[in-house]
Amino acid sequence: MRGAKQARVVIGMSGGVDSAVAALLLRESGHEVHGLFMSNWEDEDSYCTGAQDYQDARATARELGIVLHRVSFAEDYRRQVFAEFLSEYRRGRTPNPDVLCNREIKFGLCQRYARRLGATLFATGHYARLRQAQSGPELLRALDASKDQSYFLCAVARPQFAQVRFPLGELVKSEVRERARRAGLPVFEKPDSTGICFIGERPFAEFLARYIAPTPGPIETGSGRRLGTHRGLPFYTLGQRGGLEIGGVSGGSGDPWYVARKDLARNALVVVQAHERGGVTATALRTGTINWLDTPPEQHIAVAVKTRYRQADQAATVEPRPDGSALIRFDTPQWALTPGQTAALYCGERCLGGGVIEETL
RNA sequence: UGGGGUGUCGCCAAGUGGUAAGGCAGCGGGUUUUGAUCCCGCCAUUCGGAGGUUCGAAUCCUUCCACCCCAG
Repeated sequence: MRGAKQARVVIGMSGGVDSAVAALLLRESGHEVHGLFMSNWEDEDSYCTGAQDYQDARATARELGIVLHRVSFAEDYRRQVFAEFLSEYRRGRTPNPDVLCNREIKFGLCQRYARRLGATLFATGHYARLRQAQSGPELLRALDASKDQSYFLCAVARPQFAQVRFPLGELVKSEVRERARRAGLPVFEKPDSTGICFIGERPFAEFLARYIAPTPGPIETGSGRRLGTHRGLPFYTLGQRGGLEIGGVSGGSGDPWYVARKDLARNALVVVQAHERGGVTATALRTGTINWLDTPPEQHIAVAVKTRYRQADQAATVEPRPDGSALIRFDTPQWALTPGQTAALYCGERCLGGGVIEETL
């Protein structure tokens, strides 16, 4: 961060420990730090922690002696993220709204807003690293592999990373909390947040049901034996076990049942039992347009792929196609590759980009 | 209302005289900035009902009830 002494940096502050410590680190390194709190979801129910989070962000900013700005992109979030989220669900797919949110909101609108606040740098509390190379910014995994969030960032357009800082990229979570404690930050013990960012952790099916009408249909085995009734295909995801309410089946193996696929035409949910997991695996997939964080390769290259957040790397080959999409062939069969989820591509520590899974092959 | 069979937790299912396995589902918790997966914990004082035999029964006897099958 040479020569950044006087640079004004705006950091997105959520009211949690991570962004608080990120702000602290930026201040310590001599930047003029401004915090920016975003409230992109406005619900009045008890699951919405926005009000408390804002108070926490304010208390943190006060402790750090930095200015805290506040902005709402609720309208934009609804239009650019949530609408897509619902549309995907209605198609029976399983979207990842946070990947989209990072591209559209945090590293889109919010970053632009930061510039209007006079920032030359934009920062967040993500666990990831950036390296400025000749060809442009490179996104790297966080040093703390267990917290690495590069997966959620793989859809952000490469140029957006040019003036970005991730102060937590080199730290492990325990160090972050320790620094928060030592600095007397009020949120040092605040639990990690989970759930869709901005919308929060809440009973998911109930939440979805507010927007998607139930369309019950049969739950059946691959051979057509009916085992139960589902509440609507959108309410399930591939590989899912819980919530199927399928108990013991006469003649069955006694193993749990998993969602293998969705038969949209017949509105049937097809399930398999553990011993026949082959029914939920595939060895290749086709993506939508790949967001490259590297010079797009001319031909197929060997990569490691994550098809869900926190999933272990899977060896594969990526074959770019003329239309910008890609074909990914895995070295070994993959469990529950799910359309709508994002496939993030890696080469060692480096995230090469990613794309939405369109279909499995 | 003839013959045969079966009735054990929501479901599947062990247990044939010694004081109710296990699995699935469900619930609770852990992990987790996506619904998941995964991990941990909880989950039948009671064996269709009522009597009886026995030191002791889900297991033996009697009887009633329910369901299934075959005959009709």
